[in-house]
Amino acid sequence: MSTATQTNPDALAQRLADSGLRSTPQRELIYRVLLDKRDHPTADQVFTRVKAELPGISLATVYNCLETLVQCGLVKQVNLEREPTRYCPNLHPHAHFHDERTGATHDIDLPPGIFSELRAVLPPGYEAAGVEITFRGSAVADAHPASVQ
Amino acid sequence: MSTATQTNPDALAQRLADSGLRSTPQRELIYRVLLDKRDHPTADQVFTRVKAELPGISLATVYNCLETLVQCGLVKQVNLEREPTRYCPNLHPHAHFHDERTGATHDIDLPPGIFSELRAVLPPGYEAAGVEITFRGSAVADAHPASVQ
DNA sequence: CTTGCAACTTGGAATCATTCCATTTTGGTT
DNA sequence: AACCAAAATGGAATGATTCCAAGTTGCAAG
Repeated sequence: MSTATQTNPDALAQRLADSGLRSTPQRELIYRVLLDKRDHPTADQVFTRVKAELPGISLATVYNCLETLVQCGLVKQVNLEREPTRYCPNLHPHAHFHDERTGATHDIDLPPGIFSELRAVLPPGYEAAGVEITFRGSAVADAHPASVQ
Repeated sequence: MSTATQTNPDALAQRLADSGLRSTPQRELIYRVLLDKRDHPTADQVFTRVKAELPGISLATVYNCLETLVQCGLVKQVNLEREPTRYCPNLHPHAHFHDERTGATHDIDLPPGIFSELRAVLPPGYEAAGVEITFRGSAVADAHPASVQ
C-alpha cells in the first residue's frame, strides 16, 4: 500500500512537501489528533482536543489546517444534514452511517463492486467523479467501537 | 398511486388536514412554486419566486412553510456540502447528481433493487431507516432538461 | 353570523459555523 | 544573520437559519 492511501502520522510531512506546503507543529498536531480518535470530530472538537497540547492555537488555525489536510488528500470532510462539518482521516472508500439515537457517525466499509453498480444507474452523459452514500438509522451498541463518536 | 406518493397541488390540503395543520395561502403558494419549477431551489430562491405573487410574504414564513411541507412528507430537503438547503417535491426514491461545472442538481431515478443491495453492505446490528446517495461530477448539457437548475 | 383562540405570519434580532482580513510570527534559504 | 513567502493569530464579517414577541387569521362553537 502506498503512502497515498495510508493514514499514518508520517504520511503528513511527505504529503505536505509534495504539495509545496510547510510542515508546522499545528498541522502535525491536528493530523495526529484526527488519527488518534476517529470519531468524526467537528472543527470545534478538534480545537478543544488540540488546545490541551498547544494552548495558544486559534480556531482559525484549526480551520486553516483542516482545510490544508483536506487539500492534501489526507482527510475527508463529512457533511450530515446542516450540522457542522466533520473530519475523517479514513481514506478507504466507505459510506457513513448516522445513528439518529446517539448522534454518532460510523464508517461502513464498502465492497469494491458497489461503485460500478452505482455508476450503472446514471443515465448516459453523466460522468461521476465521486459518490457519497449516507445511511441514517440506529445501530446496536458497540457494533463498531472504533468509529463511535 | 395514492395521494401519499403523488406530487400534485391538491395533495397539500389533504396532507395538512391529516396532520392537524391549516391550509394557508402561503403554504399553498410555496408548494405550488416547488411543483412548478423542480430545480431544487433554496429557501431564498423560493422566497423570490413567491414574492412575485404574494409580495408581503416574509422570509421567515418561507422557512416555516418549507419546514411544514417537509414535516408533512410532501417535500424533501437536499443538502449538498455546506451549501444552503434545497427543496425537492420529488417523492419517488431517487439519488442526486451534483454537476460541479454548472452547479445544477439533477434527480437520478433508482432501480428498486438498489436499496436492498445497499442495506446488504451494513454490518449486523445496523438498521437503516433511509439512504442518501449523491453523485458529484459533470453531465452533458440537456441530458435531463426537467431537473436542470 | 360573531366571538374566541390556537395556529399562523411577520420583521427583526440572535445564533452559530465558517470565512475574511490585517498583523505578527516562523520555517527554511541565501 | 538577514530575508521573505507561507503560516498563525484574533477579531470582525458573513450568511443561512432560527428565535421571539407582537399582530393576524382560519375555523369551530355558540
